[in-house]
Formats: sequence, structure tokens, C-alpha cells
Amino acid sequence: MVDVFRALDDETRRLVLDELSARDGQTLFEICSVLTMRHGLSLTRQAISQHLGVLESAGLVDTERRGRSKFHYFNPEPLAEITGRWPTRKRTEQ
Amino acid sequence: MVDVFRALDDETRRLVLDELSARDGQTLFEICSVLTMRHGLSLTRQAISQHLGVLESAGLVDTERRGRSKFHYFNPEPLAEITGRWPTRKRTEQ
DNA sequence: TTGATATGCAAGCCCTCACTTGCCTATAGT
DNA sequence: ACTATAGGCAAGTGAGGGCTTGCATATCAA
Repeated sequence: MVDVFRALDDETRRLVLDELSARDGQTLFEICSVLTMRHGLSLTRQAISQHLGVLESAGLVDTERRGRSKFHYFNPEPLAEITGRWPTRKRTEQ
Repeated sequence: MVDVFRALDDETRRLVLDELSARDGQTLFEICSVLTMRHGLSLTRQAISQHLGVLESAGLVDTERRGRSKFHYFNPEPLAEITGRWPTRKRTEQ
């Protein structure tokens, strides 16, 4: 089990969320190619797979397997843990 | 320079933000005692100091020095980088 | 000035994390 | 059945992070 804060503490994982947010339901290979094409990342398929595992473990990504493909969906719900923890209010100037 | 995501990837630092959010303008020693009293943390003063340094480097904590004391203030502005990056919208069910 | 208080700096240790490499499983096509 | 595709598992490595220890600096009080 991985909490949301640690899952977000990685630029690659944040880029994965960006891509899934732009186009939901991509497979591992699609995400790999997009990351290398559009962001110049030279990472192994396993690296991306592990990142997706972390995101899934944090609840930020839901998966659905059909055949030999696995589709990934961005789930923003866990982000509420961040936004709700520190209610934004004005700093009390002493 | 530390980004917001890494600064938040530590429960101790999140507790520090909790305490500053509850009572703003505390000194290092006040934060240390509060963390040990209310959260059972057994950390050195230097550990907390380093955590405060990370939070300040991320812009989440502003400091103000008066005499030999340093007062810490919670600044929630950098949190906008998180809330604004992935606009919450419904998952496009295919 | 002397001593206590509040904080800073720096080196070292240990553990976690991101990434790679190598091999294995399962599904689809011919 | 054979081959290619899509993905999973596990061990190993290198770098960074959290924490401690030890010493140094600066401010206040007597």
C-alpha cells in the first residue's frame, strides 16, 4: 500500500497521470511510447510498469484487463486527501 | 530547491504543516515539543530543523527571525501546483 | 563576561527508491 | 504447434533521503 504523497513524489509518475488525464484507458506500451516521444524519457518498459504499479497501489490509477492488454484509467479521488488536509485560509499575521 | 511533491512526501513534514496550520508562528523548539507530546515522535532537534528547511525550500513555510528565535508560518500557496495540475473531471468510461 | 538559550553547519550511516537486466507467463495470430 | 505480442516477477545496483552525532554561532540574562 502506497500513500498518495509518495506516489506523486516522482516526475515520471506525474507525467503518467498527465497523459492518462489527457487520454484515458491507455495500455502500458502506449504510455511508454508517449513518454519517450513527447517527453524524451528513455526508460525501460519495466520502469514504467513499476510506476504504474505504484500509482495503482495509491489508488490514483484503476486498471482493467482485456485479453493480453491492460488498460489504465486515471482516478483523481485520492487527491482529495491532499486538498482536504490543509484548508486554505489566510495567514494570521501576528 | 525542493518541489512541493517531495516536501509533502514525509509524514513528519505533513505533521509539521498540521501544527503550523493549527497554530501559526511557532519556533523550532515549540514544534519539537508539540511533535513529541502530541504525536509520540522521538526525533532530534536537528531532524525537525532539516524538515523545516525542506518545507521552507519548497515555499510551504515562511520564516521570520527575531532575536535568537525563528518563527515559522505555513504558506499554502504552493499547494496550488498540485490541485491545479490535474483538473478533476469524470472518468470517460469507454 | 559568563553562562544558558535558540539555532546552524557538516559529516557519516542506513535504508528506501528508481532503474536495469534476465527470465517467465499468457494471449493472439498464422 | 509455432511465433510474436503484452505484460509480470525477482534480484541487483547506484543514488538520494532521513536521521544522528558533534561542534559552532548568535542572542539574551545575570
